[in-house]
Amino acid sequence: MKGSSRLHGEGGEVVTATLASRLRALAPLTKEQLRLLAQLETERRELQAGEELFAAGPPADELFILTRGWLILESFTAAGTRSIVRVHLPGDIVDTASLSYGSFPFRAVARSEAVVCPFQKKSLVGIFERSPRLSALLLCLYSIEIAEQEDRASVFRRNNATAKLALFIQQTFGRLKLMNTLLHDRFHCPLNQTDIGDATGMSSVHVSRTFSKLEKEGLLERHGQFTRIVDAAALSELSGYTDRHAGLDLSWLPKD
Amino acid sequence: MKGSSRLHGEGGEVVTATLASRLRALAPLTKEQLRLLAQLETERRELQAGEELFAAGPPADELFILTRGWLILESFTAAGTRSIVRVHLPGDIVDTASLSYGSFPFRAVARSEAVVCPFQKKSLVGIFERSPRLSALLLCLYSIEIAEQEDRASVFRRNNATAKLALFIQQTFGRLKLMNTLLHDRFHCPLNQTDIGDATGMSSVHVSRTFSKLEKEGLLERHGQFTRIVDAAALSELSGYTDRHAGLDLSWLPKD
DNA sequence: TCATTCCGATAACAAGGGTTATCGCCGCGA
DNA sequence: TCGCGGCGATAACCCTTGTTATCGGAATGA
Repeated sequence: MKGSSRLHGEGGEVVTATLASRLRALAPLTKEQLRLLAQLETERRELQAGEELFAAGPPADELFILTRGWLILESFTAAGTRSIVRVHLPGDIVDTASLSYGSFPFRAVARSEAVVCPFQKKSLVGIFERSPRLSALLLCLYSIEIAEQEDRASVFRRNNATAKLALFIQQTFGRLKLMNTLLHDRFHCPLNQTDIGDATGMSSVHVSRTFSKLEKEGLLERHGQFTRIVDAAALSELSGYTDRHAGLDLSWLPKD
Repeated sequence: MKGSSRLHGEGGEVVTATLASRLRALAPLTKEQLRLLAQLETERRELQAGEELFAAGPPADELFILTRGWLILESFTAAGTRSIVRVHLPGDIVDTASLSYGSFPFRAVARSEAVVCPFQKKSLVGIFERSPRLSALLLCLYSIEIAEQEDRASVFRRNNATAKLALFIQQTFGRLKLMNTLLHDRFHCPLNQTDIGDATGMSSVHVSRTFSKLEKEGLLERHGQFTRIVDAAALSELSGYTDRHAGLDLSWLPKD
């Protein structure tokens, strides 16, 4: 079996998450609230590695929660160059921004075997009507996403290839770890160097150069599609990475 | 009076907006809903050009709605280089992401005379409890912000100075226009070229070069702090800009 | 009126990273 | 078993952009 189609983390455990588990990681939820969220995840669709979830353009009245696997959001310029707008991991709402739009601006493609739960945007209305706490928590989820994007944009602006790659690794690992307590310092990434380049804004050649450099300097190790973070502190120093889940304060949330 | 401290658009009109007017531009609101929003904007604080609204670090239980003027969010690396994370215009919630965090990650500074309305995060609870429609609309506001950031990140990744500057101009003008119907093809920008460079990820020298190039090619004209967009289509071609307020579909929103 | 400061324009130089091409490895299918 | 395709490593070349420095204009203040 090709490594790129595998779902397994270090010990072989399957990396799985739901929207409910994602929100529960932010703040405690009652059974009733979990039940409301579970209603969004009743449908289920499986994808092969490389399979398209949706193309750019078609009307969008659905959203998707990614519960297993990796999925990318890509856009193409008129000239044909590709940009990976977002790398989605389990627990994410796919193409978060499409909530407000009538059609998908980007194409979504599975990068490993994956499972999504489709639901109608209208279904969110039930949550807004019944739970102020979940309403607020969804807004927090979106605001955390904005924070992570701001961090990425900051690094992209400063425009140093080493910092970009270091941040990509740290952010991705940080997000995986949030949903998978079994992860230690090693993770599986089904993206190839071209993907990583399109996601970080560098050529695949330079991704290769930079990976080799980081490895030679002893900041990380690679074995096939697995990456081990050896010196997290040094990586953070390069990228300016801070864990955006550390400083959370959701004490103002309503109870119900 | 220095131009950088002026608030006026082309015809001298003052550019003003509230959170209520911003949301009302997305979807119709009832008087009761407008009243709920107005409760967030009872306090008021004026800032001079250059004055700091908040520093990075201090605890954050407040949010701010910018109702007049320009305000930037900046961060500094260990090495001392500055990055402008966000340029805020009237109608924005300042440092949108700080909703979920216990302290401000960035520093906020007025770049013109400005007015903000501070409110407690807790005040949002009243909205979540009383209006599902406003709850959903806030989430949409955040998702639109994510979309704009994705656009910016896409262009920054592709890493072409001309495209970056073109996108900055188009996005900024588009956002100003949304809140100011009097604007035609010309707008006032109190940011200097160093600011624009720190916001777009290029050196001030190269901002100057690129501005001159765009002007020489007849895509825009500059007069002091005023910029006139001469060939919007050509600019869009360069930057891949699409108006993120054009494709909105909020028909799924709850009524109350 | 003069000194100072801020800002934009411009030139010369250096370098980080893109582009293109080649090679080797590995897995897969005929 | 061979050939093919995807992928990563590496090298050579060159272009875009950052860096540093200088200059001039405009606004400000003593």
